[in-house]
Amino acid sequence: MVKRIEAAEGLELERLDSCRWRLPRQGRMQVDGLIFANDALIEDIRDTEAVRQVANVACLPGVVGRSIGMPDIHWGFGFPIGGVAAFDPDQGGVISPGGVGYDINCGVRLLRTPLQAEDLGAHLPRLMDRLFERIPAGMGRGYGDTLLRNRDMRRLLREGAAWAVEVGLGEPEDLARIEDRGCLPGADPEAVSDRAIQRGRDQVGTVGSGNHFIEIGCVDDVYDEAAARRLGLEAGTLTVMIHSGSRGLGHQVCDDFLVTMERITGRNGIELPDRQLACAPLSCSAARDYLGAMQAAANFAYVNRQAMTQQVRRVFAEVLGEEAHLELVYDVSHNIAKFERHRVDGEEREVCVHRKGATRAFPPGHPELPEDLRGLGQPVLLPGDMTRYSYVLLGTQGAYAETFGSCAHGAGRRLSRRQAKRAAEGRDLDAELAEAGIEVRASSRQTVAEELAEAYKDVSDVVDVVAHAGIGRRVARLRPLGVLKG
DNA sequence: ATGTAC
Repeated sequence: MVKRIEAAEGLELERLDSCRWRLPRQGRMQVDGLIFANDALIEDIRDTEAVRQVANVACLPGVVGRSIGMPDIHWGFGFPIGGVAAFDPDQGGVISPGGVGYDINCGVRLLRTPLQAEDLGAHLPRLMDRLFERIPAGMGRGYGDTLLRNRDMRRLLREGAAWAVEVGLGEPEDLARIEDRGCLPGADPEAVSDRAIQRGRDQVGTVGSGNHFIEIGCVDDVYDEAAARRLGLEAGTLTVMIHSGSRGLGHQVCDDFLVTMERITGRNGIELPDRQLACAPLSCSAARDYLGAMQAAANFAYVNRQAMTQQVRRVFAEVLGEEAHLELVYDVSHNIAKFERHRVDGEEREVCVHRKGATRAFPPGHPELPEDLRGLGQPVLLPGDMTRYSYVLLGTQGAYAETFGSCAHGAGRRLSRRQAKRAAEGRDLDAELAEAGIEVRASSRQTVAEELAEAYKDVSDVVDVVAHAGIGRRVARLRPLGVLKG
């Protein structure tokens, strides 16, 4: 007997197995929805706008396969955060800025040190102080008067991380460990507005606010010894995770193109269940312009994470000595649209995959992977909340077959920011975090309140689901020691 | 996520 449960108004979810729920095609939906969740997580998801958004995305022109929700899915602008959807250019498929998100190429990178966590000893507070001094964090924060020249901005937008390495903001070996080698080649700086460029000029190498962070941690548990060794992540290894995106520049690109796309949507007579799904057929010039600008903003985000990496390296060298050298394990994008080849309805096709709050998770052997990791599969990084865990996984054949080569991207919000702030009222958050053994540096109490552990689902539950569903393979768990927030 | 509305 098929188990059905009530979802958001007018929608029902049908249980497929212990970690999959089908949202059957109805109304203007052109394909089914598919949500990955276990019995506990689906209770947090089922009656939310996120389910409605999975259905809405399934209504867009040229959508193929299924509209997918990861176990960390929650409400977002137009498309859900934790959503994946692919569009076929030959079937009127579209690109939608809301399917990428305001923070274009928000993503995470993981660095490893040759040190063990115990080597850090009493240095952690000083390390955190230096990082906090050196790296601007918080809403609107940048390097102030230190502005890149417009000419450098245009090169950076076109060339991505390779530019960063050329100007001393990285090491040549870093490039192979960044998704796309840190550069989306179609980037078109001319499609990025002057205003967006101005907003980014002093923000290269900055954390931002919200869920962005720099975290010192260590490998707390290993599930696959061989894979962990290949990634340099043996138990006790001291690590650094950097989570940030394209800051004001990407935000402005999204704003600019939402205006354009709303006009295009009207002109093409595309009927949308939600205005926030504004989009344009992939064949039209506005879509090409958005893709060029989005790719440029993505390159900005890769450079941003790369520049912070170099700052972290300087601080580690100053505090712990030159031997504390940081190597890049991998850098993944969480918010991006890309053309990729996938098997759809029994046929290989080039489709535009939108991942919004989802990680690419290519399987072993995929030609896009760096040679030395190709046999392993793509590293997938899942940061959790500030006080619990983060995970390192690997992409799988299952993900390639079922989710356009995608996996979850984190814990996923459980409380809205407003609810989280309310929950934090009257509490001594610094004392609580100190009690939890986390050395926190933050520019705003409000950010810390919004980011409390209880505002998030338990990332371990998310990882259980993706591992059980076969769309990710567990390698290691990390534990936070120190966190720098906006 | 975001100079949370030029």
